Amino acid sequence: MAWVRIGELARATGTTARALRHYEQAGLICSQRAPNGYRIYDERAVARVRNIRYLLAAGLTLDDVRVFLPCLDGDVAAGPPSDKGLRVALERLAVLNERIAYQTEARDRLEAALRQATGGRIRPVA
Amino acid sequence: MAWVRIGELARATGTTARALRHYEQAGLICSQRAPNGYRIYDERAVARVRNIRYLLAAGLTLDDVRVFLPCLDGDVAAGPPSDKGLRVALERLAVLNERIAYQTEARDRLEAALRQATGGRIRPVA
DNA sequence: CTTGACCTTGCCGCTGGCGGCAGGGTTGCA
DNA sequence: TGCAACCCTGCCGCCAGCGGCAAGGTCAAG
Repeated sequence: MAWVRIGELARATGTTARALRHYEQAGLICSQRAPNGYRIYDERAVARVRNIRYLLAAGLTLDDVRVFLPCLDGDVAAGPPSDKGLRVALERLAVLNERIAYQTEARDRLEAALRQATGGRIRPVA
Repeated sequence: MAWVRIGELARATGTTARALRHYEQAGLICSQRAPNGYRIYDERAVARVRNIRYLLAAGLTLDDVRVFLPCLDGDVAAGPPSDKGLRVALERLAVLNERIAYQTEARDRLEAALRQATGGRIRPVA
């Protein structure tokens, strides 16, 4: 079993030691400790952290990701996506859609205001 | 000239006294003071605050809005949308578009992951 | 022995737009 | 007279995901 320390894990996953400690504090990853107190990780941690980052990049929050913990190691038992995970993902998908819709609306308003502005002065409201 | 106090202005614009003080501190609105120290506003403030809220709702920041100050009262001199205002608005529009694109991408990823998940276990990264 | 790279915990800062509270003063009205 | 509604300033909190720093411990190379 090859163990890596936090810096190496950070480099391997394209993140920072600070972020990894943050994930640990959030309960997303766990670490063994070397006799000197250093955090050490086995190589499955790499995939795990990549999965976490993937989910974060997909718009989930750390809180959301927590629900996916059982599947985060991806290849072992894990079982099907855990139902609860699916539900959370769907909810989050809805939130994302809502947020996108809202911002798109806002963008359209700004665009409209700009269009008006090119033919007079800005009249957002009146 | 009818003067209103902050509470009334808040009600008239659908916001809060706290927010109005915040706008003032950000340099977006200004107020006269009554002899007792209370803020008082003339009725143009209503349109001004509505304009501010409109721009905020359109995705601008308080900082952005500051550039539009000369046009915020909308009917007097003001002149054309001030070039600088246009540029800022365009930049902000770009930022909004970028943000929307990013989130849409994220949403699509999440959707894709979910689709995969329904036919196996979640394999975000591998 | 010393340097320097790495690690530890812990805490504050940041962005944005306020909310909320403390601890006061000022009105209007019964 | 007293209350309730309004106003003031000033400061901390919040959300999220860390960044950055302080103040220290550890270890290998030179």
